[in-house]
Amino acid sequence: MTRLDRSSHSGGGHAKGSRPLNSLLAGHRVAQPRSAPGSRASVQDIDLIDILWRQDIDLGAGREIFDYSHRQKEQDVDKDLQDGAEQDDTWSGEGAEALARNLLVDGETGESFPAQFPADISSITEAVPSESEPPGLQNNLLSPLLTGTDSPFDLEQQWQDLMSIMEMQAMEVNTSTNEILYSAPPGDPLSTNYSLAPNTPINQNVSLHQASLGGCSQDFSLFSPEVESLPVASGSTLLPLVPSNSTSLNSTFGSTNLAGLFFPPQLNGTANDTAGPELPDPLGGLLDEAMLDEISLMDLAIEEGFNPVQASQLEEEFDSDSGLSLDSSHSPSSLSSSEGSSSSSSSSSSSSSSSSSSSSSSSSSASSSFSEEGAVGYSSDSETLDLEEAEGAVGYQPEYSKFCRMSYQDPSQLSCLPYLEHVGHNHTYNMAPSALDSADLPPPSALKKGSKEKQADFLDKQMSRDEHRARAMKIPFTNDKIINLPVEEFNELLSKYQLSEAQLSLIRDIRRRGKNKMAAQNCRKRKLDTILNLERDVEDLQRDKARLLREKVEFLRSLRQMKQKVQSLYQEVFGRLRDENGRPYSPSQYALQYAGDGSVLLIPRTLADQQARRQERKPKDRRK
DNA sequence: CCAGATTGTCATATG
DNA sequence: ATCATATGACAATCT
Repeated sequence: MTRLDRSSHSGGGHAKGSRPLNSLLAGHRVAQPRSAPGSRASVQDIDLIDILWRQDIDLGAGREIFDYSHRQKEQDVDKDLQDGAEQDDTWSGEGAEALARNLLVDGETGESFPAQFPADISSITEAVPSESEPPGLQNNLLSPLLTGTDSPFDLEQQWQDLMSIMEMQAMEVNTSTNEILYSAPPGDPLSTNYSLAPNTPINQNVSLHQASLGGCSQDFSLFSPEVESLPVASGSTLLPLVPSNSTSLNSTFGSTNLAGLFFPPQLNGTANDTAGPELPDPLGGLLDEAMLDEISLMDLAIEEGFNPVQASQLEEEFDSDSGLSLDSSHSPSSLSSSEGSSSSSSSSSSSSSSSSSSSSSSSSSASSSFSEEGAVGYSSDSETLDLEEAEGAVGYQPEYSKFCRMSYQDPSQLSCLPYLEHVGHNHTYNMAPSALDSADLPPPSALKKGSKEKQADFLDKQMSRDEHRARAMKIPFTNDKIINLPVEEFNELLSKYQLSEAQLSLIRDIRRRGKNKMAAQNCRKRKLDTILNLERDVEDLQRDKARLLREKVEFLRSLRQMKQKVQSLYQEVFGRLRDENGRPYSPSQYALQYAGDGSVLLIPRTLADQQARRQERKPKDRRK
């Protein structure tokens, strides 16, 4: 069987090669056996087999352990080959199966990833708009001030405006107010701002000396009856003056026209001349609506996010939703473990790859210690895998299993240490199949299907392809050495023995192929790593996106609250203003306007509207 | 038996 | 220029 298989196998190998022709053309291995795809190969194989037989007969079994190539009797040869094949099979098979067991679920599930990602993303994106939308509603409700909120930029600007306003107020406001303002937990500036309840003494404190800009500030102390008289004067002066001042201020500072903001044209028109009491109503209604709308939207989407804890929950939700589902199996583990700092995925990838390569080199030496020819490549891979496993225990594997079940990984993973060594050895090339077989086979067989042996037989062919050739050619050293020795040592080794040209060429081919095999494995592994890292990057980005969205919502909410505060303050102040006659100003006719320097002016409504329009246009246009 | 996955090999590019 | 490695592509094999 084996002979036939072998011969056929070798033939098959050549067959692969439509290439052999190429290889022949290519060069250095010209004369070599495999070169002749056709008839020659079969003849050679036969010869080789004969040689092997003789070789095996000659050689004692005892040497098998040490020198794989030399030992092996005929029967043993076949058996060994089979065993080796089996072991190899067991090797790959076991590893694969074991991995499969552990990983199968993940791996299979993992495949769905790609599909999931889009879904997740879409979900997120959907979520975003919904969240972002509230601002629009706000706009409607809250009037000009709020208008810009939709776009982040607008929000930021408005926010800055509000902040500046608030700061200015805070600056000027009495300490009492400040206390109130900052009495709130230090955590969020926003929260502190919130603390500003409509009730806040600001009214009193505000002592509109702010309004004083024109010099009326002092007069403006709303509360003092006396003030009225003064204000009147000042106010009268102001009013006429206002235009010039306001314009200048606006142009220079871009002062916000509170009146315009809080009193939409409609309201203005409808607003009664009568005093303050009426003011609150329209505003209050607006506020309520705004509040309701915003709250409803905001709360639905994000309210949870507001609290840190809830925010975390949100994150989880986002994560779970966001394509992470694919990870659900693997991501958590992988992320948690290996990803401690997921942010540096790219770096990690590079590092991992580098580590793998480095490890491979080191591993090769180690492997060599175990088994001469040892699966350098495999061992390296296995080790690297181990490392990776160590990092991302469960998480990582699934993906790996998914991508490369059979590959090197499996052995490593399976590897309880003992297994690894054996497996690695067996798998690679030499290791004594017999010993290994006894030990290794049982577990694998138990684990594996019954077909294992058969596969082993078949695998036998593949396994030793080059080994068989080496044996056939009576090459005195192991393939492992051929493949893994440094150039110098390799040359020394060659020089030590008197080798025929055919042997030399075969050795060179074995070395070249072996190295390339390892290189291919590494390359594939690297590819997988890259993919995994990219997946992680995607996850990280999704997470960041979710976080940013939450933050955005929080900012929107805080902004909304700030606007409400400002509104209430405006109402308070405006409602307390009295003209020289002691009567309240009509909101339809007058409005308060903030100047860039922090002063507050009482200006005619028409003017305020104009200014408000000017300011509003740009932002709105900007929006859409 | 087919389809997909895995693996080895070759040719070539790159360092 | 030579060698080692990386990688795409192909084919064989396995599942």
